[in-house]
Amino acid sequence: MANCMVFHTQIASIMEVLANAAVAEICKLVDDDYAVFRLEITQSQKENRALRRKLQLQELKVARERAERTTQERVLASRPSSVKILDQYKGMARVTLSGEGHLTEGHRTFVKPVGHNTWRDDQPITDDEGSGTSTKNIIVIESVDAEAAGPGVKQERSEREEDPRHSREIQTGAPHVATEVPTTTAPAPPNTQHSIMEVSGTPNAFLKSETDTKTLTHRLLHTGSDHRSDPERLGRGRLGSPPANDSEYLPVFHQSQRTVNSRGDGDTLDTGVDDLSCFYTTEMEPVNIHLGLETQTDLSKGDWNQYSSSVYSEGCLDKKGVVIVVDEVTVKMEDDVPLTLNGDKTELGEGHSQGRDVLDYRESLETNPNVATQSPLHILRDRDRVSTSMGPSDSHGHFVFDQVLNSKDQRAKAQGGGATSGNGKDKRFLCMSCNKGFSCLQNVETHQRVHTGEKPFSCTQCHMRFAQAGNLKIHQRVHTGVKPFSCTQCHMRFSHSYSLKRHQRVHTGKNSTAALV
DNA sequence: CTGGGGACGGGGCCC
DNA sequence: GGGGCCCCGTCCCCA
Repeated sequence: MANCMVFHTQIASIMEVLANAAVAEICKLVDDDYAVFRLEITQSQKENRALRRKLQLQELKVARERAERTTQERVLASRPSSVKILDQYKGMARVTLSGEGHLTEGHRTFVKPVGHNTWRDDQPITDDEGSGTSTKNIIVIESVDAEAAGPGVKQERSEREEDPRHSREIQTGAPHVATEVPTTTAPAPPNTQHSIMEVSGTPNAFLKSETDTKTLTHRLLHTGSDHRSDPERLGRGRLGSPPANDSEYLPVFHQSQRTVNSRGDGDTLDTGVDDLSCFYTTEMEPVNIHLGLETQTDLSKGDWNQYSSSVYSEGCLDKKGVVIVVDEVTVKMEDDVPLTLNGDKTELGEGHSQGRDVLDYRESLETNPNVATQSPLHILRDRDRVSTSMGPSDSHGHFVFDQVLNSKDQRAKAQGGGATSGNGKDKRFLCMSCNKGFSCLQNVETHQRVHTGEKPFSCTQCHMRFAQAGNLKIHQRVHTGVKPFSCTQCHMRFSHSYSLKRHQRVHTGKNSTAALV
């Protein structure tokens, strides 16, 4: 019995010890967890504080931007409406004018309408793009000397004056890029220096005077036609008609085509983006406003990048029929980054990937719901196609042009021989401008760009434009540095195959095999 | 002599 | 098979 009592006592003490140990264990665990929990809470509180601070900073930032924007809008309120329209195209890396004009990168380049001389150059505005705090300059091109426009601005005026193509277009009577502001501004004095805006804001010097809306609309339609269908297609349409009687040649008239001259590029999205090439009217009369804003709406939805990254030539645009209304003053967007048709691709894909950029662009367009392939512009273009399908009498301006190009045409005749110079059986297609015969319709259509001055393929990296896609491709080696042709004897490299061939005469005096790398 | 643009012919692919 | 379209190769010319 006594043993039993002792046993029980021992058991009780053991139980107590165990209980104490368990409690201590539990307490320890709780303390540990509590410490961890406290730590986590502290960290969470720290994070909350950091986030709250961040939020406050963001709010401050937004408030500041809003204030700046308000200030900017106040400034804009004193500007002409066309300038405001331009300001909507924020996000464009570069703004150029129609034609070859490439304005300075790194600037927002806007065009000041005629008659608004109070808006001065380099007026800083806040750019809400990107960080939202950067400030860039507005370069206003005025009808003043080059110095006035600032060092960063390429002088469009002088370029136009010096650009033979431009003068060619003038001679052909083909509008460069039609812009019509038929309104209030009086025609610029013919002997003044023509700035961009003077051209823009006044009846074009090389356009017939157009004052009524009807004529203006026609002009607009004409523009669309040019963009959508290059002369090849137009010529094709005409060629669809039966050939002239008593002739084995198929006469191909070249109409008064103006150069699709707006992008200085591209690509392709091919930008398309090149590029793309999109055009905006800066000063719009009602018709233009409709189309222009429509375009802007599309592109403002974030499709600019798509365009700018895949369009590399307007020829592509033309083929797809995606044309944004062009007036003489156009706004172009380009990506600063190399576009789809870049050097790497050119180099690596030489002979394999060539030409795929156009497809890239097409695909990008096809996937772009905003690109309406059946836009009213197309209808108008079709109508315009009819209206421009005239005989040579419609293109009397080309006679002047042909005379200008006479030497070149003679050379061309010497090279390929005109239809009248033999082998006429194969060269069924006759150019009505120079009587040169071609065996392939495509060739004559391409050839007619010689007369029309159309250069639908524009380089995304520079202002160069080309009548043939292949030449553009070769040209882009200038930017990419790709020289796929190397000499086997001296390891010199060339970007042109013929350059290599010519070079190798130095070694051999005769022909030598070109080594493609 | 080289770099680079203009132009033409022709082959390949697709419809 | 033919036509349209795209692309490439080639040549010429000029700076």
